[in-house]
Amino acid sequence: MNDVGCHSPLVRKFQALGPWTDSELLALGSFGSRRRRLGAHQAIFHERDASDEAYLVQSGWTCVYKLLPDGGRQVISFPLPGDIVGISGLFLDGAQFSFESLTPVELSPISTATLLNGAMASSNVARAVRWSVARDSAILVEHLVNVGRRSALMRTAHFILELAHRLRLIGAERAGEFACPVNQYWMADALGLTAIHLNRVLRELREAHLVTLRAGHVSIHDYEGLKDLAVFDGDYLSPPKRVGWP
Amino acid sequence: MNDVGCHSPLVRKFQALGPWTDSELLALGSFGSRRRRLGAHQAIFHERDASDEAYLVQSGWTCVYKLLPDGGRQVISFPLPGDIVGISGLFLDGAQFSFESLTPVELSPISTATLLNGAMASSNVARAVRWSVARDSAILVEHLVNVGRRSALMRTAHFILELAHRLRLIGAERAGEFACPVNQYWMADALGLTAIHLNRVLRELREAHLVTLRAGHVSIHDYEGLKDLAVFDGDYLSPPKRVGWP
DNA sequence: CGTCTAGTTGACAGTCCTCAATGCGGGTGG
DNA sequence: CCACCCGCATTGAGGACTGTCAACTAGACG
Repeated sequence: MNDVGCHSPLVRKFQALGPWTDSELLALGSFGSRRRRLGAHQAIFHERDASDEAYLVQSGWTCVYKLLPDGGRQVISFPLPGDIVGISGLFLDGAQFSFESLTPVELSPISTATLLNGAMASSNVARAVRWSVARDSAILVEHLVNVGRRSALMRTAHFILELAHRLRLIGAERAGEFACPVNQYWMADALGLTAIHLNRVLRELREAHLVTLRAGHVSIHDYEGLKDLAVFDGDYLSPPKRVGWP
Repeated sequence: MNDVGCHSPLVRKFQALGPWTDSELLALGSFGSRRRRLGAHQAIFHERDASDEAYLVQSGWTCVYKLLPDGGRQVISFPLPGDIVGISGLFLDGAQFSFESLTPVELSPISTATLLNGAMASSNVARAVRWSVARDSAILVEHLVNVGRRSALMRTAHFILELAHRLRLIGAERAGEFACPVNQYWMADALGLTAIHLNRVLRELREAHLVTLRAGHVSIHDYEGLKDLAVFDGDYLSPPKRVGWP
């Protein structure tokens, strides 16, 4: 009857947190009731914009970043389908970062009221939202460790593995292969490198038969080797296994 | 009558979010009902520890960090009195980082139940907690930008200014002077630098008559100059000014 | 066919790291 | 009281990693 979630990346992401009742699926569905389509490289909001809405990514790749006065850019994250962007901005004076599409995307604006009502209506929904926020924070922490304390090579390997894991959870990765429309400029700005140096690092990874990134497509040739290089552990990305979690 | 908050850094931090009713102050006070004293450099929890409790710092300086297998260390944050550590760990499988005291500290463990009950009992408390979490996220984002895209000099300047602002909000900074018991090893690990290089950077800042850090005490000599150097804007640290915020 | 974006490569410079040594102050024990 | 130790700060010399500048290729597109 209720197939609200069949095509919803949010429901897919929260699947393991279930079981979900029909009414809860409906509540989750309400997060995606409104839709907006945008082309590639369109601004969604800018740093300092007062924001009354967060955005659920329904399809496509997006990018969260901050610009510096000297022209520098730091990419904070690449939100994927099922990810919600800008929740923290709801509770501050404005967004702390800019948000834009990298590919054509489909977005669902979520008002503060919708978010809070959904969480109040169902404790399962509230849990899922709390987990999502906590996971985003864990990703951010790992990103900081990556940029602060890993070499360019390890950093890049770690980044690719994190992408692979996140994409696997939404069914967009298979056997170490996935589409990745992020160009080397954006990727370099995520990793705190220059595009030129990233290019050399990617060559090194390719020549070591670990991973190839070409024409918007990533092929991981040696998952274990890459994992060893990056000292990657993807536990922080998966839904919690604990029973009776809050 | 009700002086629950008079000596509570949490209430002080949340002051501007008021007005607070007595019963709400009581609810906030419940976050600090239990107390634990610890000496300097004591572990509070470790990465991967299953955690049922977050910690409110009541007094003293603390440190959140991650260790890498090669011996490296990335400091994520220096939680100060009024800050709550480990909320995200409650909603994941375990803590993503280690937490320890830098000085003798006083901590209040907050159970998941206490936190959620407090938030359910009062929408003002819920707001305050949401703001606190959102602010921590904003600080983390700024930290990532700092490490990823700013030179060692700007990075250090920015870090010192952020500390100054945070300390000012809890009344621990006056006229550009504050105590800072963080040694150069810890600070370097926060900034993604080596202690040796940080030392040279600090000398440079001192010789430029911008700021001096000596014997656990920071003196900002030229606030504007430092701010210009770091391109610092501390808005993300202050309570939101919006009316009717959620 | 020209233009544009993205990717690639080379040469060189510079920031930051590594290794090594020294100074300095505060404890602790003889 | 003094010697010793230890954590922390400081400095020097050299090297490695990463950035800068510049040029060139390849493919997409009109």
